[in-house]
Amino acid sequence: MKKKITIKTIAKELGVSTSTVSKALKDSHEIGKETKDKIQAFANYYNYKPNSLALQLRNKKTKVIGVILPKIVHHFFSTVIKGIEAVASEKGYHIMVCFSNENYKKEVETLRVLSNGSVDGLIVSIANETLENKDFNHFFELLDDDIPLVLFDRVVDDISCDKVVVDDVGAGYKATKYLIKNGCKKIALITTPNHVNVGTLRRLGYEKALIESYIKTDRSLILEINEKENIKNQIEKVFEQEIDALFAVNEIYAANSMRIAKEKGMHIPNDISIIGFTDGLISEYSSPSITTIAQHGFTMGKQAVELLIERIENKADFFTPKKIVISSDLKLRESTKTSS
Amino acid sequence: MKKKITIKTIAKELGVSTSTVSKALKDSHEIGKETKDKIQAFANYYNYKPNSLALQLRNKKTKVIGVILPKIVHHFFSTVIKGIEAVASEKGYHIMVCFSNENYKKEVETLRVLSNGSVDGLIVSIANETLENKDFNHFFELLDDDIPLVLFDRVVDDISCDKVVVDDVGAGYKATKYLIKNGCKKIALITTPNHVNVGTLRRLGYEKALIESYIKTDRSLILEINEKENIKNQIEKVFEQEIDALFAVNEIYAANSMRIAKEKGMHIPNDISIIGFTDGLISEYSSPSITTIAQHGFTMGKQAVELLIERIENKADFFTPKKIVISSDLKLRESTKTSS
DNA sequence: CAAATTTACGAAATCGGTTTCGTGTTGACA
DNA sequence: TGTCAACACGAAACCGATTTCGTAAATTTG
Repeated sequence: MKKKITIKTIAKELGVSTSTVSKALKDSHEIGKETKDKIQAFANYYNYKPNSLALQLRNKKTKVIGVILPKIVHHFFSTVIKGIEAVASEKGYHIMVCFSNENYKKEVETLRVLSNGSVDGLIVSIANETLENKDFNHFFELLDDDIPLVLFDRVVDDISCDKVVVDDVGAGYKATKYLIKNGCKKIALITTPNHVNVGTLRRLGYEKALIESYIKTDRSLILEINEKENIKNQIEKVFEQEIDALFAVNEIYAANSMRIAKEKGMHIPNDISIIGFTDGLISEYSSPSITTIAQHGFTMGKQAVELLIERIENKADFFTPKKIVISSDLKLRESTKTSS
Repeated sequence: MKKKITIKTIAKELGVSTSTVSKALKDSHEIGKETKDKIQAFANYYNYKPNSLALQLRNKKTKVIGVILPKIVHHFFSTVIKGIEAVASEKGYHIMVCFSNENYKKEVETLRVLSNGSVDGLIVSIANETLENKDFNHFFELLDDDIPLVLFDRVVDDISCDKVVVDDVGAGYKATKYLIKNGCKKIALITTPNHVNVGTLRRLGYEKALIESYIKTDRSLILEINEKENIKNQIEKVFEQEIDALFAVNEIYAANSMRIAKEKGMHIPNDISIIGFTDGLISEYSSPSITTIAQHGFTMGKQAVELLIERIENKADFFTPKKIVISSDLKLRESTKTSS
């Protein structure tokens, strides 16, 4: 096992002091040409790399951004990571990715560990369980410690920090409005339980569109999925009623719905129009392909990390939290009919 | 801006030495009960957390594992990450995720940066470009520096380190054999260019199965996709010939193929059987759902990180690289017919 | 030629911890 | 009452770098 080469070993080997070595490697004018050449040649030959831990400790910055996500095997979140990494690496940062697995305890624990100096800042999307029991003390502590924080997608107002969200209300509205415009009247909504606020917001948009068109909101057309049970079975209940359209707040719900519709012999989009959320591969490759709300995860990730780096590198700035709202687009495909 | 609280501040505030504080916080028997209580209460009150950089520097270990992937928005790779993270976090490690974007230069750069002490070891799946130009010096340097390394999925024999791979030959064989068994004769293969070795291996399995059944390999039935051009257009050429089955080395190729088959009015699986690779969401939710080779990414990730941690924590061990081969399964779904 | 300035380098502090070793005080025991 | 162990704590080295400051020798200047 080769011992790693440090400034100290170089110094000893060459009979100079560590300060001289350090300066020589930075091409300081303080060091004479001969000595400099000698040191640089030596360092180069032995492939010397400064220990980054030592530098981080001294500079009090790690150039690492912590990212905590509820899950990873998920098109939207992996797209966000891609966006984060793109900008981060361009600006000389690395990312440390952790997962809460939608679990409150793991989120608290991860936050605690990462806030001990190993990262310069954090980008987080809150776990469902945390949203459910509304305990955000771990975030407050983070802010107390003055650690830059950016929340995205699943955010809560009480936490005073920068945020990046999609225009969920607008998205729900856009989707529903489109369905109505094309002649749909009985529009089912497949959503998440109320504590997941993105679901709630999308639902608000849905209701807003209905109200605007004087369609009474039919409670029985709205289904809140319990993720712990079989999803398909739950959705099937909605199909017991007469519906001519369906808006699902994510891709999986949409795909399941489509499958059920097909099994029931319904023709898509003639008998029923379907709109999903998250522009993932399922929507793109299923047949018929599914019209969806594109969330622009890549953009969200980029924006989030830009906000964060700004905070990190410019802490003097007075703290007035920013909130960036990314507008979402309706991506028309084959699962929706057009009235024209 | 609150100043962070360190051992030094505690010591000063309480009129003791830093050594005393350090020991008191570790409940050392050397420190008297009163002093201990006082210090612990103080530290607790001010929510003291030891700076991890300082510890890492002293202990010469970071408890961080670097992971370098060719891409992230990809079912297989995100599943692997999930597996890595699961075991890592259970064993007290964190993961630092970086991407090469299939790019040689970025891979070299990332490897260089991560090998300066910021991680205890690395898990890597090699970029396509690197495989293409066969320049692995950056990996050799890593080994020279005695940094534990585990390669997975996209590996090369020349690099002497632990590896985790799927049984690609066996998988290709299994899929092809299954098609033959069920009466298919003209089996197309949609694969990657030859430098991507997993593609090559799967192709070997394909050819082996054909030979075993005395079917002559028809060069015109094999298509190497050029990822820089439109995938669908390329696949369409294969359909100009008469085929009754198709084996694609990934999900995207399979989904595209299915779409083309449908557009040509072929019925699946009666007119043509299709088998894909990677058991992702597309295969599961498309209709008909696609029979695929399940790669068990989660298991691969777990195995990789287990190998790595073993190396990290037990460096004395003589270096005899291990290679774990994960056997893949054929997951039967609707896109393949059965002869029965 | 003496004084002032440059040049070229080293000593030591610092970042925030841990750990070894030493030492003053106490109490027990012969 | 002298000796020795146990106790409780502090000084200082260390991890691997950077950086400020000091200084001897060489060079320039008056």
